Amino acid sequence: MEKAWSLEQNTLVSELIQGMEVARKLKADLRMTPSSFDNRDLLVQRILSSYEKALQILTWNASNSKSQPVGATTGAPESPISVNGSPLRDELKPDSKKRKSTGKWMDHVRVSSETGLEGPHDDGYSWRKYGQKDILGAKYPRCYYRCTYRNSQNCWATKQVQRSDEDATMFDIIYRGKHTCFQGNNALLPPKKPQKQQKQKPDNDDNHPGQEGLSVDTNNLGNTDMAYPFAFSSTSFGCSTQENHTILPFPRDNDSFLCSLSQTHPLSPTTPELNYFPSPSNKLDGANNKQCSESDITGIVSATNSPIPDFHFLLDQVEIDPNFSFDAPDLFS
DNA sequence: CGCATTTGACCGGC
DNA sequence: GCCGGTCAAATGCG
Repeated sequence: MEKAWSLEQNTLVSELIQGMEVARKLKADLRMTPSSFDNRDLLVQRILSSYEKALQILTWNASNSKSQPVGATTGAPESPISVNGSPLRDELKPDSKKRKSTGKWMDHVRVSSETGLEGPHDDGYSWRKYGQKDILGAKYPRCYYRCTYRNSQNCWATKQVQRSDEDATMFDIIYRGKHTCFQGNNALLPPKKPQKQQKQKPDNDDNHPGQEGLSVDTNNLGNTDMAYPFAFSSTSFGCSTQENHTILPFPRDNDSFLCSLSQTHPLSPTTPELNYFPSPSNKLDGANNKQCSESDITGIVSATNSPIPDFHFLLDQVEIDPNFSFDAPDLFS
């Protein structure tokens, strides 16, 4: 809930802020007698646009909220996760082929590749495919990936990618475990670009989730923690480190970051899926995210379908009060 | 040659 | 016994 800052939420905040800003400008403008009519009209239009988008976000989230992921446990994470630590590791422990009950520590993400590109969506991490399975009732097989650095850095993060039956351009991605590898810890590092990821798939047919485009839809993000990554620090969305915010995964500047989310980023090394979010989460811990760790992260992001068309545009324009805190719990309760 | 993907087999839970 | 998740040998690619 609160902790999870979905992209939408951030967008919503941005919209509201923008509306506020524009309203202020209009107010100032009105004081100045000679202001041009066009200018006022423009400002009014922007205000309306901002509120409209904010409403769209709200309504959209509401409608999607139900589809939220499963597994995710929102609540109680029973597994304390310490990154290095351990308890959690048991659950993920690979050695046993046994899978533990599914359920916890999952991060569910939905990505769509409207471009149809196949590029695998990268989330910034390097993944190695270790299996593929036809799932009962599913039209497309499910692909299993684990962190490339599993052995070298003892990173047990894994993810499952499944193409949606209804919409072949959509992929449901479930992340399990958090990255304890260097890339994960720094999650935000520029993704290295392992070539591998990209290769994910040659065949379009099924498995490959590749998509690239990612706009993020955060639909349901609600619960998830994944949103953190979006904890932008005010002015510079993202990249900063102010307070307890996390650094965005993308080293790029705001625009780039946004673009990558909203449109396909050419390289998007990572997927839009925000996968990384999970990891970054740790960093946020300071606050209340601790639990996010692998354990219960659940978030959904969808790429192309973002309800918000020009989301990045908004963000760019908005000047956010430097003191404004997106974290404010009350913003969205 | 090293690393990633493919794919059938294996294993455990239900 | 079925199903889903993982392993590991075979294969491919750079």
